Amino acid sequence: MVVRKSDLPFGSEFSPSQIELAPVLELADEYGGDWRAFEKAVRETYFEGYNTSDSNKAKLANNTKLSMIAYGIIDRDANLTEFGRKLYEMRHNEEQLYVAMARHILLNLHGMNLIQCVKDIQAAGETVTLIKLRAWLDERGIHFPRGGKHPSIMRLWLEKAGILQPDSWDVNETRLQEVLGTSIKEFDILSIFTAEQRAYLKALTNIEGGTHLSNEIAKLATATYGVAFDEKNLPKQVLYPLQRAGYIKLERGTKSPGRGAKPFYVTITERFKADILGPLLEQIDTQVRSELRPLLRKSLDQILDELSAKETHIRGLALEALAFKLMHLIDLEYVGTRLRGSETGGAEVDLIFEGARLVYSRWQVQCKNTARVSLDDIAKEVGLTHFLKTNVIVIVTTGEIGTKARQYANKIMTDSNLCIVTIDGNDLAQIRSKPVAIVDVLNREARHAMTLKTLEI
DNA sequence: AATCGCGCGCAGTTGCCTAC
DNA sequence: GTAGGCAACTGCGCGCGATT
Repeated sequence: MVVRKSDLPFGSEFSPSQIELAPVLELADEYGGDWRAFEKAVRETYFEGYNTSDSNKAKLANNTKLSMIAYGIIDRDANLTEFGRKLYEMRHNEEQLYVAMARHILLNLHGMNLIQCVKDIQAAGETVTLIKLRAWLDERGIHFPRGGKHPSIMRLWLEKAGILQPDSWDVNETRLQEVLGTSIKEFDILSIFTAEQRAYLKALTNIEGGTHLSNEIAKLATATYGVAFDEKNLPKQVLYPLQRAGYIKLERGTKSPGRGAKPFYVTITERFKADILGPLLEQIDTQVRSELRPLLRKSLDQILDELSAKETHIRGLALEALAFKLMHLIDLEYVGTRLRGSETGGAEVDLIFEGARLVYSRWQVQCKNTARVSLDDIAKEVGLTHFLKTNVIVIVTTGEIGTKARQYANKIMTDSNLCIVTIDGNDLAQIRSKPVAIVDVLNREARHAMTLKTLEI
């Protein structure tokens, strides 16, 4: 196994309660270029009085150095980095210093990802612990080593800037807005954007402000980030959504729409300063399935409402979130998405889940946002079971299941060891008012399957 | 010229302790 | 019971000089 590098900065012996920022910055300024001298100075300043061996005192100072490197304050030779120099210059103003540190953590060290994850945990009604943070962050593709206290040190620094309440993970949103000029809400909006939309925005932040031709930005985004755009649908898939969210302004290239329309003129709005928007987008890129996170925080009720959203992208996400919510209710683990809602105009998704309780099982969940599920729809899913090695098919629809479709499902269940669970619009309405109703629905389906599968011995 | 071995720097792991 | 400070340990990989 390859040891994976931590996504969050190493922070041992860099806690604001162990060292003080201004003095270590001064030490780095004084001994920069000679890390041995720097470590020695740190050791003498902070760890000499410790009741431990000399080698361990050295190790503690060494950890301080490593942490400062991880936080981007100094380089390998203990020279102040550009950011470190900036901090150094403001070292006499404690308030300013802590704010700069917090901004750096939030923008460049996955701070916003951390905060968003904390919000998710809290929204789920659970308390934030290091163990839970590791699990939830890991699920998002953000890793820190087991037993590590990386988030704790980040928390302590953010607390110094007033962004987190003392000794807690409660976010002071007003302060966050003040320090960063943005909010969790904004970050959520960015998270929901598609990879194409984010790449487009990033490309826009990379060039000087002003007005540009929309297709040239698309080219730039492709060249820089390797994201392919559907050129025919650039406005529909990228430009309009970004405009609606207030990030760009659009102007028609040609006065009267007609033949040979020119591309749009695009201008980035002042909604964000480019120096903030870029890092935030970069951070979101490291997250796995970032688009789903904000939706998953919503209630089942709200998700069902989103199913009738105007934008197909949102409808597709809501459908996926619905599958997540339902399957999480019965403690199944997400494995992957086979077919995205965004590819089907928000009409259907296919997700795979696994359950490891008592017996291992793999579930194939198909969610449909259409009036009717037909025999063909189920037949298609059955055909996939071989390929996907699933034992359970779940068909969720906001509409109804056709009679022929039901009969077909029954036949398959009688003849094979497959289980087909159907949840229709009526069931969803029940689950909406009372989420545990899903257990009733599943029990009903299980009984149904059992009667069909009676063995004749 | 190739490779070997060693020390070193680094990152992670584990466990203990105390304060809250 | 958890966080976080403190301590000690493990293991990896790289660079470098010694060795073949």
